[in-house]
Amino acid sequence: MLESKLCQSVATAVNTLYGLQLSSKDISLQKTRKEFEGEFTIAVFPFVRASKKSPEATATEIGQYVKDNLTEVEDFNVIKGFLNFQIAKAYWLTFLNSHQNETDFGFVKAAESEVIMIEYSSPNTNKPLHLGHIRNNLLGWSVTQILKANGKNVVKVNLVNDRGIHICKSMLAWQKWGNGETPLTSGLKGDHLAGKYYVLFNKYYQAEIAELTAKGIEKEIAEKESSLMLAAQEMLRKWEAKDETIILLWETMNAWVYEGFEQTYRRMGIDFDKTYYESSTYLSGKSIVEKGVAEGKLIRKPDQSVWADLTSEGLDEKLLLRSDGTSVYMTQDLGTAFLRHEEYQAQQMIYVVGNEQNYHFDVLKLVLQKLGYNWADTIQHLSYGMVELPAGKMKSREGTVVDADDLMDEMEKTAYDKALELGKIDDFESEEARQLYAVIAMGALKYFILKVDPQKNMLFNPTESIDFNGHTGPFIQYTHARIKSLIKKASADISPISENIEIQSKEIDIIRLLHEYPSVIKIAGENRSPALIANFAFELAKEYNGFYQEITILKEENEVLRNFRLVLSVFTANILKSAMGLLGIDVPERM
RNA sequence: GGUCCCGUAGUUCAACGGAUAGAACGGAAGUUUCCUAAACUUUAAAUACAGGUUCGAUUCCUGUCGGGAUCACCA
Repeated sequence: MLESKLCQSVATAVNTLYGLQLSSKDISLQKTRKEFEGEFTIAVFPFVRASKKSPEATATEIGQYVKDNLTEVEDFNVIKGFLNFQIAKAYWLTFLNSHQNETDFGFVKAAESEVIMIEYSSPNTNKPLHLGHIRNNLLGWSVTQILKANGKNVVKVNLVNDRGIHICKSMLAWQKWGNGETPLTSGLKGDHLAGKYYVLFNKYYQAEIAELTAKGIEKEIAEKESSLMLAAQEMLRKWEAKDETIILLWETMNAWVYEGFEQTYRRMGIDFDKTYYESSTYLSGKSIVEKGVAEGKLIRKPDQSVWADLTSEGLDEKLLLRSDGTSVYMTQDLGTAFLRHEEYQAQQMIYVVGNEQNYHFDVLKLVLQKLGYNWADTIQHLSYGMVELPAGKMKSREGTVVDADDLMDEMEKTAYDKALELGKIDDFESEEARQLYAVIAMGALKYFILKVDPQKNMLFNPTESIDFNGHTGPFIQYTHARIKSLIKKASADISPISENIEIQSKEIDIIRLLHEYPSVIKIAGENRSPALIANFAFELAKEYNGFYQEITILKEENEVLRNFRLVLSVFTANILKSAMGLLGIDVPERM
């Protein structure tokens, strides 16, 4: 690799010139800023203590050494303490010739047998997916693609939270007020139907609490003694006792929900290799906990509830089984982790879960360690920030949740209106047009979400629809489509580049970006950050658009130059498509 | 209150401890007889505050102020 060669050579230079030992890691190589000559830059300030010379003199000596020893370096210049290298044209041309037609340029061939497991989505079956799930799904999916591009063997798993008190609330409400309504009779998607009853439960529950407090009962007590809540808890106990009626109702409603989820996933372009259901993992969790009690690692209190004492780790006691013997979230997660480890022996188990659960994952790992499972530290919480609305966090109780299906509908409608307005689909068949605006709508939505650093909270304003201009998915899609159109019109075959041509600086800028792609994939994998890929793709598209605007390609009369620019264009289109692919975004052939 | 995260142009996002802090949207001014104007060009505009470490700090450390998350027999 050119970059590591440069660092290595600088390290050798510093060693031979000044006797200072350093590894190539100690050298900060960066891209040369636009306003200076050259492609790569090194700051020599750290070496001046050893050289006992001015930064300028030090940089000049190192530059001369590297120029003499690396054929790739054609020349160098020094500005203050910064050493700028100019790379030989021949190097760039060879690079272009050898990779321009690779569709998997920058990808590492899968060679490793070790498994990385990644969990994402993890929906509850009592309500439909919302904007928060969208970020989760897109992140999980994209990180998977990026890890695969890094040669990893990745297994995508979903964990469906299909049991618990929240599901019972939907079930109870449907039982009481549903009149036998089904997705078929109501015309509602199954997940939306279940969600409707969850909302209904809360409505009546609040009403009951209001009624009780009006009678002078304290709110906290009212919440616990509400007949609806008691009935939901009773239902959960019956469920764990495998009561036939309850199980049947549960299976029926869950089946509706799964059908709805499946549609949403398909539309989002998301899938899984394996789906776990908490209903079949929580028992494993319970038995792990019981085993822990028997071994004296966990505490059973007089009321029969079970706790993990984490005070010596600086945390509190954590409940693992309720006094009535039913399990909690943590119990389920212990069981799921255990089963997964048994099944895959994964080297790493990545959980894509919001940062509101940071504490939960700290506890999960500590409890597993306490129980003696040394694979606890294979668990990594890929903690991502919340999607916030202008008014703050989404609250289902306040009805401010942005529904995933609704949002995708709106995006498509906007894409359609926009395409119509611009006259973009006038000569499209109706089916092709429909596909186009679906692709653009999803491109805009996915890019909007993925361009933000996963760890950071992000803001979504529902009243301003997501843009299609500027730093957006459609901008990159458009750049790709324009190149494709060029290539169609270039009737002659595109051949390897001969070496005697002038390269303009705008062209070098593009080549340098293309050259950087493999290391972007690597760093994005290490950081689990699709945002790095997204920002790279934008930079490349922007750079190409400037080139396209300013430099003639098809109408260039010099055949050799024309060919060179077409090669550059084809390569760029390939990388744009590849990078967007890592984000789960399609790029159209024309738009 | 304890713990954790975050404060960058009007707004939404960038910036392995490196040069004059980059983009996009919005604002102002332009570009189409020419490869797709969902594009391009020019322009105004920002590191919350106070210290410290460093040749060099938006980045690391401490404190202040502001915002968020979490600390459930919820998930």
